[in-house]
Amino acid sequence: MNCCETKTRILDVAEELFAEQGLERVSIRQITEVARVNLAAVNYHFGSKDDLIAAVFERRIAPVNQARMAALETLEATTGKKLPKVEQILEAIIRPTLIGPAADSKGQTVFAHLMGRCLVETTPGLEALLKQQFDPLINRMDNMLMKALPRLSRAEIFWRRKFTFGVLHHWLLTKDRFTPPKEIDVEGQIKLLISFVTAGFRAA
Amino acid sequence: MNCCETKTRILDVAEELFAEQGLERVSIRQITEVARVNLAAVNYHFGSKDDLIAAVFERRIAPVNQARMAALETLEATTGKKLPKVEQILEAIIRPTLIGPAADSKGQTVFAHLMGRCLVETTPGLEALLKQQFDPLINRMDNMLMKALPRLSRAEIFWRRKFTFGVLHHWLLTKDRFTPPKEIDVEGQIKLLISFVTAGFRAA
DNA sequence: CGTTAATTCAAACTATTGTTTCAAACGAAC
DNA sequence: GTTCGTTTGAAACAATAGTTTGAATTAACG
Repeated sequence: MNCCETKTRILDVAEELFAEQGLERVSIRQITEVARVNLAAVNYHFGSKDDLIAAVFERRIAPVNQARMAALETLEATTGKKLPKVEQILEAIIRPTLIGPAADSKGQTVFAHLMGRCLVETTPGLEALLKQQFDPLINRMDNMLMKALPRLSRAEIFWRRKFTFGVLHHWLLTKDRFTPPKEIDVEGQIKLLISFVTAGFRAA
Repeated sequence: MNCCETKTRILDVAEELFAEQGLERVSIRQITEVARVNLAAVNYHFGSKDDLIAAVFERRIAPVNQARMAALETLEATTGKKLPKVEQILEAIIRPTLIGPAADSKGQTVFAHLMGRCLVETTPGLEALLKQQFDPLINRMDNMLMKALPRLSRAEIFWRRKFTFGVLHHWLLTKDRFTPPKEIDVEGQIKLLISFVTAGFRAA
């Protein structure tokens, strides 16, 4: 079956175009032209444009969230009976954003822009995918954070975790625009980010 | 001139539709139908759809940023020679988001969604407008923050300020989705938000 | 009232959208 | 080599997009 090559080439081109131009601005014709496949290939292999969008997002988000979940598990395993620290939990969530499948800087940028877009340019199929991909993760994350910060109520944990994803996603989305006065490498930015949100969680 | 009524009705309808459906999904036909004006009215009064988009954003963003700038000025005036505190600076930026022209809850939601969208669904005219509207504000903000936190470098201020807008915009964009376990009113959410980012700025 | 400019209107224009169709080409199994 | 299911191909479909046009209407002013 030669289909796989066509499928992956469509996915590759689509995710790049979606990331840099937006979900709606990119037409199926544009995708198939760049990918050098036939116009009908998208509808043949994926069903519809909306299904293609969901497929593009799933291929990127699933491995990152799996890595996040794995990091939370190893954290729980290594700390044993002791409670994990807040910054360890947050690092387990934040760091997989830029390692693993998004190792190269291009993959980072692509994932970053896609994450940003899916919060705004939502489609029905995409909304369902996001819920399925994020619900188990944030449940586990909230439970661990409640143990680490027992004085905070569930609602307070909820909002601070939401703030945290806000920082992370906005950073992903705009780290290439609005250039900083002095260059700080990505690792330095991550350290700043983790210390920022950790302090936020520990705030009175 | 009866034109003003047509213009404002187009702006009102457009901003509502843009906020809830996205900039590209909303067609001129849809706007003019809901506004009960002629199809050609948009191109006649605004020039193009892109110009209409910029006009919609300017009408909302300009007063909020003016209120933010005014709040920073009164803060500098009242503190006199003493340095303003971090939380005061951040409150001056955050609180105008939901008072003033966006007093009613509907206006809040509209502004929130628009701010979120303009970070992702950018158009040429919109990008220029944002730069013009935000550059003076964040310059002044950064200068005040550097005085309040002299041990932080300019680059560190830059990133933490970026994190702060990330929290704010993500909160605006998703505060209605992903409902919390327990209801906290908007004022409480703002207090949480300010304490979160203040702690982030004070982090080691 | 009459004139002039501004605004509204219905209609058409050009371009592009996602999708479908059906024949042609391909690849593996027998 | 023939057959069968899969994949590709060129073309057309129906719908909608933003924009333009020119006549009709309205408002303002002398």
